[in-house]
Amino acid sequence: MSKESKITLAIVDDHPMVLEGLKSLIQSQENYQIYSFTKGTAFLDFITGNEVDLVLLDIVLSDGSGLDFCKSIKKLSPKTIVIGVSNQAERSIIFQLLQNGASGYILKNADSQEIISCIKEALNGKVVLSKEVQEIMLTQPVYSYELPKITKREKQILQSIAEGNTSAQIAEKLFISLITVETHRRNLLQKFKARNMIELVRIATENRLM
Amino acid sequence: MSKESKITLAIVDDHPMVLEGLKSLIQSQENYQIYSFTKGTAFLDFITGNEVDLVLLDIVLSDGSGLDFCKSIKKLSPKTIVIGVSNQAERSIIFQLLQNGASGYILKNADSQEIISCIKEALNGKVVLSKEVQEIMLTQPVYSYELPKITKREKQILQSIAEGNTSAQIAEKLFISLITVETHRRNLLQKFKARNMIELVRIATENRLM
DNA sequence: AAAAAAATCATGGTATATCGGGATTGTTCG
DNA sequence: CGAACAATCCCGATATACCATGATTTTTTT
Repeated sequence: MSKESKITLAIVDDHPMVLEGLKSLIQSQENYQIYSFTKGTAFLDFITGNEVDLVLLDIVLSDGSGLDFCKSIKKLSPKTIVIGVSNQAERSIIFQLLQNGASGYILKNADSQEIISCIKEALNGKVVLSKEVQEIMLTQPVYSYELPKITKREKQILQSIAEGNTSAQIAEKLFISLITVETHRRNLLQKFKARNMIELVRIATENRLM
Repeated sequence: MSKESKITLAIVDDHPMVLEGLKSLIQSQENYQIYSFTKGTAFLDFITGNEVDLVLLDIVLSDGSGLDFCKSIKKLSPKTIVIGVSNQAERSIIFQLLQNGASGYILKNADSQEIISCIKEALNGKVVLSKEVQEIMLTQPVYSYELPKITKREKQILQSIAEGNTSAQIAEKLFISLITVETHRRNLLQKFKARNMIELVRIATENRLM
């Protein structure tokens, strides 16, 4: 496909300076047709009526999670190759993104060569991870092979705990018994094998479960 | 000074794509002499032997805090104007940066016009905040006008707590009495007026006190 | 060297969280 | 329709955190 027509590439990031940087980095080395978006929803609209070969998708967007956008993109346009872009690299986030159909994950501190080569390899159907991401995947300890699933109520309570509320305050706010709140706490601690709520909140935050 | 010689501008950011983006955004509109760095220490070396009119300084750098670098820069070269660049805007961080001698703070989601106008105004001696930063300064609730100061030992203990350790575990690790650890906890809670350690860890994290 | 701040340890008490077992309703889904 | 799951509630016990107050020693600052 690279011989017949120009490759179409999209960048979705809500930081204009990152957008501009990626555009300039890529254009300086390759001749692609580049579209850029600052909103995930704007890109979803675009892809409904246009073909895009590859998209560099920021994971943290103002109008939603990149994880969800990735899923939507692959649904609307399965051929489009998605590469996640982010400045953090948490093992589980990367897994989640790949499970949602992405072909790669690069960190914002990757240099230009890395970015270019990742794009090229992804276009050739490979799964690409930037250097540092690879290291993290190898070295970061595996908390649990599968992240525990969390119910609606548990999520709600966990959020409230993370804000600093005590069980009693939460019970009052949610109109349930103190005992119920404590049961949820106990279940959460067990699910995550955490020693206490501080550790639990940390794990949940790192994995964006709240 | 703008008439005689080119204005010298530096960008310090450990994300090549942000670096490139800023450079390209600025160069497309103004004719400055631009130097870029991915390490704060590299820039400190540079400024020891060179004059720089203005520096765009990322607050989160791999080799140290932008807050500290700002202080060092103003010490080595008081004339150099420092503008903080970051993707988060916590009230207290902005205050801290300004107290360390910075002339402005812009968010990474600022658009090109905003960036350019901020740079120009800062060069004219003004204190500049990008739009969204201004809003945050106005709307974000003021936890405490001055952030409590935290001692070495307290910081150490707070970090250990944030990892999920109990007081007993911390006492053992630091070879001090359980009672001492609990005293530190109590002092920390009082200083920050926090209800419990979960809230305290949240506040400390938001303000990069660990 | 004196004053201030930081780090240490202490007593005794209250509150909250954590643990280990149940049990009862709904809801959801194969 | 049952079987899993979610959400709710309960008892009794222990562990840990939090509160009030105070004191000694070491370190830092003036």
